[in-house]
Amino acid sequence: MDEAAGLRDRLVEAAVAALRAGEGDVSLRQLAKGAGVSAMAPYRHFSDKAALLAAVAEHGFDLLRQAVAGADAAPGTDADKLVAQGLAYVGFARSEPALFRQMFGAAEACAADEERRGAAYQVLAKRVGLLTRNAAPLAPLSCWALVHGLATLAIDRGLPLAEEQVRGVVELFVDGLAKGAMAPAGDS
Amino acid sequence: MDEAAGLRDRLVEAAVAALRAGEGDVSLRQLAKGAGVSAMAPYRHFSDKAALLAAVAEHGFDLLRQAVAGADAAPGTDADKLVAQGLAYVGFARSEPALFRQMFGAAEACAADEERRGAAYQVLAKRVGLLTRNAAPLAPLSCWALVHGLATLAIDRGLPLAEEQVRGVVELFVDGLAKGAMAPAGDS
DNA sequence: TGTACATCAGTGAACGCGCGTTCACTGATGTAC
DNA sequence: TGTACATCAGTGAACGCGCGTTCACTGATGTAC
Repeated sequence: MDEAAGLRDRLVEAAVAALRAGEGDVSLRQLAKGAGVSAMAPYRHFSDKAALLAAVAEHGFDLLRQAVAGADAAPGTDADKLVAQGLAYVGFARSEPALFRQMFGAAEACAADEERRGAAYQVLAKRVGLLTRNAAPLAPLSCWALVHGLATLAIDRGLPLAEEQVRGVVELFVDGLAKGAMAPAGDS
Repeated sequence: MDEAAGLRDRLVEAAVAALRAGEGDVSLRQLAKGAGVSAMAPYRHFSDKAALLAAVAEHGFDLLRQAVAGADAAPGTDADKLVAQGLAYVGFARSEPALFRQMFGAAEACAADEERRGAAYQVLAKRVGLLTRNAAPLAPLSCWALVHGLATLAIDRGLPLAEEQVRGVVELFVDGLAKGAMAPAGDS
């Protein structure tokens, strides 16, 4: 553990680690223990448990944005980049399922969480816009829904979704986008 | 409350009602209270809490299948029916968000749950097959992912997803399917 | 340089609570002979 | 028809536990004068 880092970051890190290892419900006490600190120490940095979990979600959205942005930086056409983004999105969910659930699974979000989520979405929306030349206003949302649905189905209830299925779905969808299939008027 | 019904069904019904009204975490004791019975009575019908929640999920998948199948029975073309299914799927999630999360939000499913989920999926897969003439093997999964993603995004973290956006995305996707956009080879 | 005080980060014991589950039980309803 | 017994559905008190949070506290580290 990063002893030198501030307790705030260590707690968020401990929460991510607990989510990675555990069953989904993290307790403040265990987190404090994981950070090597007394049960009350977290209250120095967070007003209550919900505030800490919001910070965890924030951090998760940062990681997601980085993963997607990193995939977008790969060489290739707009379509290639978009496929890579989709795979990165699903890959992130699969590598951190409990964190992913924590990020999206709450009934309401705080403002900071919404902002980070928006930042991750913008990376995808921008590339979709380039690919479709902004001729398909609903394309970014559709793309997000598709990869989010794949990600969610893949990690929930253990649906055995093979890597090649995920890739195939994303590639075919992006091909369809490139061909103008999501444009309102059917001008290929 | 349906006093005459068996306690088992009443407990499942109480759980659905609690999910509808509450914040997501239902306790066995509250459920028993909601069914007008002592805290120990549920153990006559379920081995433990997890078994009851599995029964709740089963019931939820039944409702989802009914909603989707009902939409499929509406008059119109294959494309019309498929659009109606998609809207029904998202509509179900929006009308019963906590139940929907309960159904899909667990890390692993029991066999009975998987079977019911499969039954709901078959309704959708069949119509997709008719629409695409089975030329697009990944189309059913893609369609499921799209509507599931829309549903999940709509109920989680309060993403303000307008009804017309949902409809637009589903319609455009189904149009694309009908045009063969999801077929591996691009023969329109 | 020394003193007095304020701020900060974390401690540790204790609280009240709701939880899932155990246990031994009660009364009502079959059912065999 | 009566008796004896088994089964069933639900009761109610009690258990141990882990939780989020409170409270008063302890040292260490600035900082003003």
